[in-house]
Amino acid sequence: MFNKQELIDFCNNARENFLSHISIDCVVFGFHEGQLKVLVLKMKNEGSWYLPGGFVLKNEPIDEAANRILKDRTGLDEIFLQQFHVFGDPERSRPHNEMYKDYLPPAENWFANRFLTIGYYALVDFVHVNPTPDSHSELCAWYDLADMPNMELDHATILKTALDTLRLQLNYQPIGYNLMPKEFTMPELQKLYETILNQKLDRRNFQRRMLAFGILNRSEQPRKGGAHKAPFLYSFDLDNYQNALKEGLKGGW
Amino acid sequence: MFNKQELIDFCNNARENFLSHISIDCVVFGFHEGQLKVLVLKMKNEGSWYLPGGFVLKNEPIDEAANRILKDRTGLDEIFLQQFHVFGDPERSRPHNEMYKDYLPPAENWFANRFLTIGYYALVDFVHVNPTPDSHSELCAWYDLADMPNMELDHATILKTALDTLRLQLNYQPIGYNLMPKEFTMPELQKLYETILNQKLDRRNFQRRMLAFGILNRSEQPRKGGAHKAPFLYSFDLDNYQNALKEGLKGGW
DNA sequence: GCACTTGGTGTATTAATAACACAATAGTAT
DNA sequence: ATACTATTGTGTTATTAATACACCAAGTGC
Repeated sequence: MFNKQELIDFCNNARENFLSHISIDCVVFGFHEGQLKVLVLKMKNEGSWYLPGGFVLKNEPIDEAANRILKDRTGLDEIFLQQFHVFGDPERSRPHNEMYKDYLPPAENWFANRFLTIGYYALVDFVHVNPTPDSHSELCAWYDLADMPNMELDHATILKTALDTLRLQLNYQPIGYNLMPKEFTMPELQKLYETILNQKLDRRNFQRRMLAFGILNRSEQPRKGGAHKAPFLYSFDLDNYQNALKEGLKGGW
Repeated sequence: MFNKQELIDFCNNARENFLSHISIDCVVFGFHEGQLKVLVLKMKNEGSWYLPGGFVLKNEPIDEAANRILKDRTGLDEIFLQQFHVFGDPERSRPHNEMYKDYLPPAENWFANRFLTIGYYALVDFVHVNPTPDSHSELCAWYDLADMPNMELDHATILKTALDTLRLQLNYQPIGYNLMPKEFTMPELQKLYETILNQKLDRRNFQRRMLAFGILNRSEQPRKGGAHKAPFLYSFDLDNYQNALKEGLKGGW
């Protein structure tokens, strides 16, 4: 990925500015055309795939670090972000530790260190994201959850853990505001839940339950133009939504 | 807490053996005489209070580190331990960063670094714990959750977050095996739940629900000798318990 | 025996979840 | 225009889970 000079510059910069031994990796979920998508990066030359990640500045809160990293990859600010697990096996970064060993001795090679990584997951509105590769990578792109490329290191595990966390959170948190466009139909929202949970839900029961949460506003106008019956448009009631985030919902799927 | 020579020795040892910038803090919950207890340490001289904590060896998985730290404080091995949050505000360890600044310049002073701390909570059987202070502390002792001393740094926040996590987990995990003695009565188990949730539960409904989980075995013999009617003794069915840990329970409190 | 405390069990009520059927609408094909 | 079809909206019933509540049993102290 790096040539020697790039590596030396990167390592000098990293040693000076970042906390050692700590990285952040992000699982960015988007939702588009009925599919749950995940943002991945393709390493230059190597061609291997990674989750977007980075390091923590020496005087930066970790949540801000995650935000900064994702702003670089998506163009978005104020992303819905949640820390979910620390991956701390000393073997986890072993494949990386060997990298560049011909270029730089371990003491100077940032990548020769052991790294704990803090896993964050993010929920974003697909259409607002402008996928942008970082300096190591040649490509930043969405992949269908059902069709992910093989990822390096433990990134597949990180993704799985993020998804498990998201599924659990569905039980006591409203989810959707960050993944859906401003206005959406009930069947679209249902598709999101079905995709996350990977199971079919009953249309009528879903609607009743969702409305009972009291976090949706129904628009005056249905969506015209499509084939078939015009569905109502809904948007989230932000006040009630925020409140539900704090208070939690009851019941589970 | 340390005199100068102790400090120098500690720092030399720490720099050589531990990952920098990372610490682990543990909230150890025990249950005794109807009270939820938390293990705390009292710093030498200073007299301030802390949660048990420590650092991660350079080649040690973080779960093992937490286990090692707790073995030192409790004498127990194979503790039920769960990582629950990383506290990563750069201000969080500020009060410590000033410590010993007259003894050692920042570059050599381990405590002058910024530390992220990984929060773990542990559930242990109170009577098996042998509280043991570490080298910084003069005392290691149980405190009632309702009667905790003021703790340094963000340790009160860490405790609160651990408790919130524990309460949430009650919704989809069996809890008790690690906190209760081998055999216990239903009212005793109920007291545990009531203490964690900080609310009264209905005796009869609690029993029905608990039994419905299918993780309890009722002993042939009731507990004799006490005053009043002899209660049945229960123990956890470990197979079903482990399975429930994996599969999750349904419903919430 | 009698009062009192603690523990065990059952039943009626209410709320939540799951299962299911039919009517309305906007396009498409003829 | 008419029938057809896919899709959305809504209501009703059955099942299951949660809650509230009342009685009986066993041991202690008097």
